[in-house]
Amino acid sequence: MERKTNVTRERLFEASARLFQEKGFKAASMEDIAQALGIRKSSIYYYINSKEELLREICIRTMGMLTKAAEGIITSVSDPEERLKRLIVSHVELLCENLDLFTVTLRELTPTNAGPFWEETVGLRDKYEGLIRQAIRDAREAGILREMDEKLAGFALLGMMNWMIRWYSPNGEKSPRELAQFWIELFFNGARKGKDYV
Amino acid sequence: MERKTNVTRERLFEASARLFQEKGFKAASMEDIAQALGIRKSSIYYYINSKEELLREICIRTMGMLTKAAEGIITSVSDPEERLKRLIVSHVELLCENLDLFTVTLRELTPTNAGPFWEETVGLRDKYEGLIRQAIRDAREAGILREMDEKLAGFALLGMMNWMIRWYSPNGEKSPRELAQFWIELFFNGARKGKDYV
DNA sequence: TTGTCAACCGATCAATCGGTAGATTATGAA
DNA sequence: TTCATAATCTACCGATTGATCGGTTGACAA
Repeated sequence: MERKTNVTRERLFEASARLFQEKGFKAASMEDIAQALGIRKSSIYYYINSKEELLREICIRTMGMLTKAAEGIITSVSDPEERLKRLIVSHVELLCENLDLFTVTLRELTPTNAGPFWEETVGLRDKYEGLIRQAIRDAREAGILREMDEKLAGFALLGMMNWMIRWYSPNGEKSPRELAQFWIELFFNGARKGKDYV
Repeated sequence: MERKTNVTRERLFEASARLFQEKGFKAASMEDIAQALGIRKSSIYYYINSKEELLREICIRTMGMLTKAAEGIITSVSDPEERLKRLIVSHVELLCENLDLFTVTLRELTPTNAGPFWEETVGLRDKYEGLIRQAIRDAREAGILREMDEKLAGFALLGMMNWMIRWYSPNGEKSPRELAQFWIELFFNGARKGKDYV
């Protein structure tokens, strides 16, 4: 028999992510979250020990999704160009399908908000960014990309993609795949005329 | 004779921007700001009427700098390609030289934090983004850029540049000009090998 | 029917917050 | 020196916050 705990626990993290996204981590109160769940705020502490723990779980889940998907692609796709493209698609799709989680993680994960688990979460972030950078380096060493600082190239890629939390809407015209394809063409070939082949 | 007011007023906005950047708008208290200035927190209200007003001033200054610089470039540079490149350099340099202001504006300006002045500030943001988009459109119509969604291209450009608040340090190896040049080459020509001319 | 424990509640607390009111001091002009 | 006022202070308030604790409810197993 499935205990009710796990169901409510999931609803708790969903509601937290939504409210942290809407109001910010500090401005969203435990009372807000409790009301969204239809319980009293004291009941929340049956599931977690502190407000920080909610943010921690959200950030760890986000990084976990990204890293797991990336590792799967890296081990299964041998062609460096295709691998990098797949990583971009993966990142964009996960972001679009988990907009609240990504928004909170990318905007609210700061030393002040994170407190004791800052190092832990920032470590996960650096690990994932390292995977992206390595994929860029592989593509360059395979002769696909020109000589360039892969750290900066990675920042450019992450910037394009992560900035989507500022404007992406599921109701928009373009699908996540189409948006990913746009970033891919722009990153590989640029915007200049006479270069539009992928 | 210059009254002390204006000097302290400037120090107030500087300290606010620094603390909002460090702790976030909600987490940074008026007491924190007062201590940074060496005065009591009640004295702050001699200069402003509310905490929100501090955020408003920071955001308006940021948008004002960007828009003013952009308008100057647009009216003085006629070549569409050169104009777009100059806009990128301008944006990057302003961001790097006013890291606190930009970080607070890009991260803390939300409907919840802004409250009554949300529409005002978001209007300024949209106005500036409109200038960038128009510059992209001009370059495309001049035959410099290929057919593409200038809204998405604008988001890509703004994403690359604005994401810098997450990693740029004045102590880094690259200068703001060099970083701007990197974005320019990447945006125009892409990262693929055999395309590295600007 | 009874005992157990998951799940939730009511009441409360200490701390912190943004903001106000009125008194006080510092400063430059007359 | 006097006076206006710029600039800052002390003291305080009401509201909200995250968190604690002991009690209550209800379903299921024995």
